[in-house]
Amino acid sequence: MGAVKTKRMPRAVREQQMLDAAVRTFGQRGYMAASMDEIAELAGVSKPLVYLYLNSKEDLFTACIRREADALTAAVRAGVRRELPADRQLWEGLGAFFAHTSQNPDGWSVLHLQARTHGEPFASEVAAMRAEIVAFVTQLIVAAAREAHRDPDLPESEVAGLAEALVGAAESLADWANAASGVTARQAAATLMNFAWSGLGNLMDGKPWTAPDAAHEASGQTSPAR
Amino acid sequence: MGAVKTKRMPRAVREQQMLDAAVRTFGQRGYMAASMDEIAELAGVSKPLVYLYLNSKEDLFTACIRREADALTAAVRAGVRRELPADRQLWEGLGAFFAHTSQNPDGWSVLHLQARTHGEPFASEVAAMRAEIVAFVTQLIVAAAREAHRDPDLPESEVAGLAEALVGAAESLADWANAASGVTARQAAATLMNFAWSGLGNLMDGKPWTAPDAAHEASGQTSPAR
Amino acid sequence: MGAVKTKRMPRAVREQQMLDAAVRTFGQRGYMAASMDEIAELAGVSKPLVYLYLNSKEDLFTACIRREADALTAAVRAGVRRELPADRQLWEGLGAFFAHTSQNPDGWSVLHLQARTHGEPFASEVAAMRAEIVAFVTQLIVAAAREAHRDPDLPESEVAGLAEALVGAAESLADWANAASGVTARQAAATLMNFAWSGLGNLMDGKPWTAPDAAHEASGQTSPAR
Amino acid sequence: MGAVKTKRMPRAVREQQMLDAAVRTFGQRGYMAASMDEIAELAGVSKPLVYLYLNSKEDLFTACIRREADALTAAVRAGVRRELPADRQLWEGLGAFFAHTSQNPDGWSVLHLQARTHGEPFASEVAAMRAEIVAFVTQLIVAAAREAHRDPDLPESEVAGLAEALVGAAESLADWANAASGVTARQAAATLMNFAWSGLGNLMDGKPWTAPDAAHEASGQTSPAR
DNA sequence: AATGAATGAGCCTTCATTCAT
DNA sequence: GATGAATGAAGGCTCATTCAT
Repeated sequence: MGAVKTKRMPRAVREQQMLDAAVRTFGQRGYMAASMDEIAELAGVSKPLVYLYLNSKEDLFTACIRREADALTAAVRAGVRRELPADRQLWEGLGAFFAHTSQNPDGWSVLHLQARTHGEPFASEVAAMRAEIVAFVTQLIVAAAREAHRDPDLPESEVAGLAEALVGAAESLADWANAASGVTARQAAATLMNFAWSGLGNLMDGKPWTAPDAAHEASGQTSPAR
Repeated sequence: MGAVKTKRMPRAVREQQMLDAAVRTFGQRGYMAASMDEIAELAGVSKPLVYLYLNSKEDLFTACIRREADALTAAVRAGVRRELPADRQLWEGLGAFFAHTSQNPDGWSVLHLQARTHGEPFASEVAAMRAEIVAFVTQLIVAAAREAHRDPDLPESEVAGLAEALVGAAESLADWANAASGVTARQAAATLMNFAWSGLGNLMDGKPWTAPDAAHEASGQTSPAR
Repeated sequence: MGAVKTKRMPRAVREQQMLDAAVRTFGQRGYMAASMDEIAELAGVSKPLVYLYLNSKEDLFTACIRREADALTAAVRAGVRRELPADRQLWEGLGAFFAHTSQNPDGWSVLHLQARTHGEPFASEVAAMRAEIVAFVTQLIVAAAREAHRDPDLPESEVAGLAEALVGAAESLADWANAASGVTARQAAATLMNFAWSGLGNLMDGKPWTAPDAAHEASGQTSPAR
Repeated sequence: MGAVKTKRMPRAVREQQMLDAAVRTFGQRGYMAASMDEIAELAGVSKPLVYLYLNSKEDLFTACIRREADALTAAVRAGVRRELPADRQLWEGLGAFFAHTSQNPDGWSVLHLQARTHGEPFASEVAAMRAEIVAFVTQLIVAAAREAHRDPDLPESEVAGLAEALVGAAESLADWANAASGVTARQAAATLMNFAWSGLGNLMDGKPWTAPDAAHEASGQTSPAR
């Protein structure tokens, strides 16, 4: 069970085997429930060797996060052709994202669930990657607006929220696609593009939504608080 | 620190104190890292009493999830006036949602992070609540389309994806608002309504997005896979 | 479940209910595995009342031992007609013994297993009862020998061992009869009487056993040691 | 106190040390009262090592039972010369039995008291060993009858009861000899052989016991019941 | 390069027992 | 006469981590 027990491998190879085992174990059992024993066995090595190479459980988990974060951003980057217009870039990026998360569910679980759930120093590790992605999306949104000949001076704060919402929706759809088998990466990407590009407005053309004037709705005691 | 150590309370009261302490501890430390010792101390009681009333760590956590899930759905329900049009209902619901999550960050952490991360039986507990919310949103979307005199026969599957994306965006914005202090519940709700209602299209009117024809884009090896 | 919860009983009655519950619980779960909680519930009272009346788990168990020991010796005594010859008295005593143990398996378990297994002060409590029974049997053996016109000056030590063996056999057969349903008290008594009265010798008339002369068997390295 | 704390022993050795400590502790404190802490300390190791090698308290106890049961049956087997007549074999077997139990009182306590008192899966473990011994005794009885030229077709059920009684008497005498110091294994064996071979009848030759006819003794209400 | 042997520390859980009413 | 509320103490078990080879 686990990797075949071949002896005397060069360090780099062994380390990857360990990280493979660790990502799989962390992804499936969770960070705390995963035991170093299980990881070592799955990697086909003894526990002291894991410590020799990766130092501690915390360091091992951090290494997993970094490797998976790099793999994910690399996959997205590789999936995007920069010479295309912004909307096409977004489409391709989402496709690459969903493809990667669905092919690598343990890694996705490590990044999206485990790392965020178990506090520092893991949370900020993955937050860095997420910030990178949000920045990329933000830039695409700005570029798209410019390409549409709109005023490029969109309020930063506004765009930040939109990018955040878009990325959050993508994360959620990744889980959804992974859980509900039958939804492909392509479908998930299309769903999100439709949502992102025209919103629900495409369901009711010409009826844009406008925030109610706070002054006029004071009658209801249940209007959005704070 | 912790609740004032008042002795001899009726059971119902003590139980709530324990749940308060548990939600706080689970929310901050995480399910596994939280120790029953810490929870008991924070509740101002001895550990055996926690076990006498709540049975086990698992049962205690489940009780937390149920209480917080009920509180969240109740808050949203109470924030929505059913007699209003669908878009207004959504606006109010989002406002109530963001208000509740920002006022109750530990409960939100329990529901959104901890319960989902630590497998059964917790995951399905919170999945039930989420399904309820997704259903509510789905129904609002359908109602909105009908109110806009559009064909109400929207493909189920399409709407399901949209609702999923919308809820995912909301969850993500809740975290964002909680983290980046300075964003109010109202602002978060407005950002999401804008995004949901008109998408990014409002940034570039008249240029709706359309999925590229797969046959024509075969040149790039990195187009959305699968 | 357990005794019907009738309130305000006189103390003596309540105590017996508690002892009933305790004997049953101790007999079935064992002394250590039995919890005061379970006993109190089975007795239909609250735990503090058990402590009020019986003081501690140790005292409660001791009370059980005493009650069951008295019941057992009383049953044997009541079963024996002193005016009969010794062999008939033994026969009746064994019958009464097996009848009692089979009708009262929890009590028998308390006496024969639990009390002996859990050290002082319980072991000596039940040892006292056992000594009484051994003494009774010893006296019967001596009487039987006298009635048979044999020299009544049997060596004490010899008779003591025989009585011990007889009582041990009886205890063992009581367990055997309780376990292997199908063996009645009467059958068990008959089996033991046969064994005790004529030994296995009745299977091979006229071939009494005689201890080998130690001097002559020195050749074997495995003769009874010490 | 306890084994000298020698470090870095091969597993097999350490395991035996642990079993030694466990038998001693279980035998003296009882299964439930014995703590893994105490056993580990007596064995001169840390608790986790006990768990690493023996898995759980239950497994540890089972291992003790098996080891002691094997040791006891091996001792008896080794003490018996099969080429001798049945009565001599019984004599030697009893001698070996009493010798072993007196030299190994903790093991005997584990087998005779602790294992039987604490339910499954322990009870059946020791029941298997006891059944083996009973079978051996049964076969000796049958052989003895055959050697005495008696009809070898003794009723099975009759012999079963006799063997049970004999083994029970032996068990009881083992306790007796262990408690009343001054009785040697040899003396205990002789006492039991006398009892078993000629019964009490040797005290009163020519007066065999016969079961009273049930029909004729109806006068007493206390005759052997059931 | 690699591992068998070993442990300090901590966690979940339970129990006998008592206080205040 | 009777009980709901509460706890100190301990026990089984597991884990991340290290030493000596």
